[in-house]
Amino acid sequence: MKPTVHDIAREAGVSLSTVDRVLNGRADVRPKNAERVKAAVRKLGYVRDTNAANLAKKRRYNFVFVLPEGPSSFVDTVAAAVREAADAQVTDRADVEVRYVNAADPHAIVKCLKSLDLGQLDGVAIMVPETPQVRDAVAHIKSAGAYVVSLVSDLPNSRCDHFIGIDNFSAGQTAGALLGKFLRNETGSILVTTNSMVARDSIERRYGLDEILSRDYPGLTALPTIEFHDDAKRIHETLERAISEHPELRAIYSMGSGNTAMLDALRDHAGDKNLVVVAHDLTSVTRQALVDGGVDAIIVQNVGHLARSALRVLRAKCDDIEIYEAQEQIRIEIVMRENLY
Amino acid sequence: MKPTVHDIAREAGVSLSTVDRVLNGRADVRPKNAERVKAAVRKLGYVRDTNAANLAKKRRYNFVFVLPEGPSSFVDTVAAAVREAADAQVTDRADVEVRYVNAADPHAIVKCLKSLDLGQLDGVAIMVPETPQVRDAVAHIKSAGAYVVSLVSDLPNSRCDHFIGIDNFSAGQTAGALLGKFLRNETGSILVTTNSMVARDSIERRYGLDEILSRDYPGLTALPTIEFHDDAKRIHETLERAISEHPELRAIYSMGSGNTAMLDALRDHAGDKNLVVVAHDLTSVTRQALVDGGVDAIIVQNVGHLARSALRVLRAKCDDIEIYEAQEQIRIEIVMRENLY
DNA sequence: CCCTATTTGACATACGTATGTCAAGTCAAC
DNA sequence: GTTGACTTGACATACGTATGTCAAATAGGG
Repeated sequence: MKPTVHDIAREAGVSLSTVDRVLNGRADVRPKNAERVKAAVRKLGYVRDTNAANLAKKRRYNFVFVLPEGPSSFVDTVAAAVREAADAQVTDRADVEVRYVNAADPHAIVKCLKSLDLGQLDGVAIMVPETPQVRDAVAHIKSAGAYVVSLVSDLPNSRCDHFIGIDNFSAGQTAGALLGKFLRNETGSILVTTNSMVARDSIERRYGLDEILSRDYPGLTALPTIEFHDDAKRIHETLERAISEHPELRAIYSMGSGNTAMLDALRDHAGDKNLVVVAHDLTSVTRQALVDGGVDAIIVQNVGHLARSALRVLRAKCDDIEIYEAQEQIRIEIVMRENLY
Repeated sequence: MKPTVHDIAREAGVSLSTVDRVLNGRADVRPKNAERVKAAVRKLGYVRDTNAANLAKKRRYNFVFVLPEGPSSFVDTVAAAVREAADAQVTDRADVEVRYVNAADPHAIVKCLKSLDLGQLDGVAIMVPETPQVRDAVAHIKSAGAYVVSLVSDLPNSRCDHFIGIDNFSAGQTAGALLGKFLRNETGSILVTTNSMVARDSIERRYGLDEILSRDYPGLTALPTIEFHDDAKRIHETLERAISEHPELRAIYSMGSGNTAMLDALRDHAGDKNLVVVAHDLTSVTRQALVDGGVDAIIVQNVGHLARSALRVLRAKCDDIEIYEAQEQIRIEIVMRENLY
């Protein structure tokens, strides 16, 4: 039988009320008694039954997810995963709201963060680029007693409670290693694309790629990163030019969003080059490309895991419970046609 | 506010007792009233608060894991993961016991399964090969009202409630695709090894490998599977012979346990062949081999996920709650040095 | 040693559900 | 319409914890 507060009270030789006051820090307790209670807790190995406590408190957790708005199939998959995870947890005292902001507009982000009802709020998961304003807004939320986790892209200078996502430097390394192994005895160059290099994930991935290539695969050269800011026409032109100008081109690494247009353009211009293609994030587009053979491998962060992990971590923070690190580690997955799920 | 049994009673115009009798099937209730209650449940969208119910019932879940004994680093990692997951869940009303059996001896397995205290038992997770005797033992446990899930290797003919593990055919396909892509423009043969082909996972992996190679990579030939039944000397001899007899050898696929000896032998005999090596399961040995470069990629089923999933599924079954499939899907992960965790 | 401020204990109520008891209600068959 | 069987409702108690009230106990200052 697990010990209860009653057992603690008996063991410590104090009343239930006193135990409660110590455990919940509710009033002044004479140091001697407080120490007795703590000793009893240690001795009996008491752990509070969070479920019973939440029941008594009528506790509900109010969480908000702030995601970037605008057309992005990856964000869509994240949003869907959040909603699904929230539905599955709704029996578990958590209310989850999803809000969208223009992630390119720091002012809009801050406005959204400021508009949160801090009285009700227990935690926020945010997926936006870090700016000084965002950093301040995070600090403000935290000072109101709510918890903040960053999702997908880290906010290293903000005082977040946790980062839920992959290590993008390692992800870039992984891409580099895949490309290196796929092009085992070949030499040549790799075209690197992303939608925008302002997001820190792209930057980190690029660093990781370069590091691995120069260390382990010196025969492969990564070309300068091409950014195409949601501009399909530009992608077509750039890709066409790159292919004709670089006869030694062997592979393409698509680091960020914008896979749809990139893959379309590739189909048009690749010809018989038989390029190796590695991209990020599993969406309907990349999924289809895997099946068609247009992409060799996708580097994935499982969005279901992201969403559930964010909820679990926020809850653990609220309950002041330790995080079960092994479970919350988001892995860099490599998905090919054969292990597609 | 979520509706409670009180709301149901009011809505249905019956007493709390009657609601309880309907929800828990505890006595005969006149069909008319039963239907009213059910209608109220539907109308208000009532879902039982499992935590409160478990509290009232003093419910504890008794689960047993039956794992193969004997030296296997993979099983060791599974066992460790089970213990860790059980510790993390101990606050959550679950008591977990791990038992070991000689998996090669169907009689011993059955003896172990028969020795379970069916009165206390809520569920079992078993990781053993399927035999008719095992199938009967599973049926016996189920008829006593406990739930059974199979772990790692499926028991397709037993009436298990769930299978927790990867699709081994797809895992073999994944290995084939990896090898095919790593050996992009090359032709040659692949040495396939396992400890024993009696375990159905090895058989399925081999099928998957063959299918992909013949379909997508006709230039690559997989040699007949070599089994080495825990015999290090045999591995050395076989590997040495294979390397000298097959100058066209390009790669090695280690499908099952026994990676330690295989990798040792490989170091001794590979010479300057620069073989591509793909193996299964992340253990201290394969982990080290990844870091050293002795192995190119490992195909992994995350043991932490296996253990937690087994526990969640067993609980869900006990509570007659639907399984959250997306979360319980065990993925076939590909791990290289760069995304090692 | 007394007074006061602080600390403590006893008790009640609640959360949502489970379960038992017993009296009262309802129904069908005679 | 009475009997007996079945069905229902009211009530009490419990699970482990939270929280409030109030009286009693205690400690410290004078």
